[in-house]
Amino acid sequence: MIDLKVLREDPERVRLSQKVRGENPELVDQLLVADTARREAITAFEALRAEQNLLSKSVGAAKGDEKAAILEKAKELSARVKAADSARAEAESAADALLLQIHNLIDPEAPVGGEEDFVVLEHIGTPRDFTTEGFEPKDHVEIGKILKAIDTERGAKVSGSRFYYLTGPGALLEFALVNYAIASATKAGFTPVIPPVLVKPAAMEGTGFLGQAAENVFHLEEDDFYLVGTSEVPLAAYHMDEIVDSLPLRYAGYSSCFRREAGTYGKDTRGIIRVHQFDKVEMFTFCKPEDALAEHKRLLQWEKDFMNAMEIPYRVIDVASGDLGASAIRKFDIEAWIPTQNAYREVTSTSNCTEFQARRLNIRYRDEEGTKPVATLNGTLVAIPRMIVAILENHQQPDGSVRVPEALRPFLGVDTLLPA
RNA sequence: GGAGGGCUCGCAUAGCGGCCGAGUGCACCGGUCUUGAAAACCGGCAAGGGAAACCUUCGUGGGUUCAAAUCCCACGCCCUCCGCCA
Repeated sequence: MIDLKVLREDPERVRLSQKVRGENPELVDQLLVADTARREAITAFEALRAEQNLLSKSVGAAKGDEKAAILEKAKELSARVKAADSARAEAESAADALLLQIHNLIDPEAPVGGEEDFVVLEHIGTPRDFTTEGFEPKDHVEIGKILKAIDTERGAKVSGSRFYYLTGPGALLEFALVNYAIASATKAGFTPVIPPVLVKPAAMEGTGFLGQAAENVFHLEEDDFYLVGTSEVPLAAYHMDEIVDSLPLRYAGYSSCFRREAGTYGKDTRGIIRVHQFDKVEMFTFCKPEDALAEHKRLLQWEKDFMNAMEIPYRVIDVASGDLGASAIRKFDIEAWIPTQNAYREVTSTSNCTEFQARRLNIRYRDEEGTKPVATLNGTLVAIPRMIVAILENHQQPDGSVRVPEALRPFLGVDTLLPA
């Protein structure tokens, strides 16, 4: 959630942020009204409660007629306290409901606009020229078949569309990517974590995934669990309701991720670019708010380091305001070159969520002035299927074999993946 | 799935319906002492809102009462034992 102080002191800033996100700016004024009502209700309740406490205390000392009179008065007061209390509770939940709907305040540096309005920050590496090399690149589905690494038919047979099996070299590729990712994250000071992937509503809500993104999360109705779409959720909630005492805290979570992909019918139906279940290594940082900007740059750099190690051409984009998640004030995506699509496609993403998630999850740190919400940031180190796509397509050879990037060889044990 | 036990300020514990927002020990912070440290002693030390008075919070939600950490109900979580199982 956003800082109520900002809302009270500079509502225009919040309205503007809502506007460039394509979210409802009227919420701001509704919340201002609700906030005032809430504070009035609290004051009214507290005055009555103080009176009641005082009167109650005098009961013990009084006796006889005097006592009877006090009890009578106290009884009547008790009813009024009860009424004021429920009015207060109502006003509070009304204000909270509105507050939870307002998204984090966009970084003014972020490009304004929708999905298409991103800004390209840089290009790294050069896409291969297959024409010069004299052969037509195969797509990852085809190479996956040749190597017996990816089986989408059986995935569909068993689980439906957007499911797949990684087999043989495909499965080994996942292990190698994960091990390389965890090894480099550990070296950079991250604590490796394997988190739960079923979480309670509070964790989902706290990370901001139950608003507009709700349609994309799997929910287990019977047990009221959510399947996480990213380990960002359990990692953020890891320190829920805590006052942490040493910052920054950096975690590298390895987990399965589940996405309903609602509203993407017909998009990326071939292959494993867009799937319901995949594994991912995610970086997650808790830091002081004043360090968030620098940390965001660091996360992006670690993502780039990984891409560089995989020897894949890519570009970095600054995602536009309308395309950010509710929690993020700014987001950078790395898009890998996919030869058969003749396009750059998102493979990793890093977001600065400032104190937005920490306020909802009640995660604070202490300094000289008191306790304050921490900042949280996240970034993908490697999302397995998309990285496999990028590797297979970019490093393929005419016979369908695939050159293994240098950095991965120690983890995979071979320097080429050969047709099965 | 069955049977018990428990959830109080970082940890461990004490708490008769009003004198309890709550005692004690450990940890932590500051000080005295010391060449330095330890020990000892003194002081401080839960969180949130509020300028303050004051208000809220003893797992969560309800109830009884003028008044609930304390009584009643429901739920959640944890632990132990039995059964089943990766």
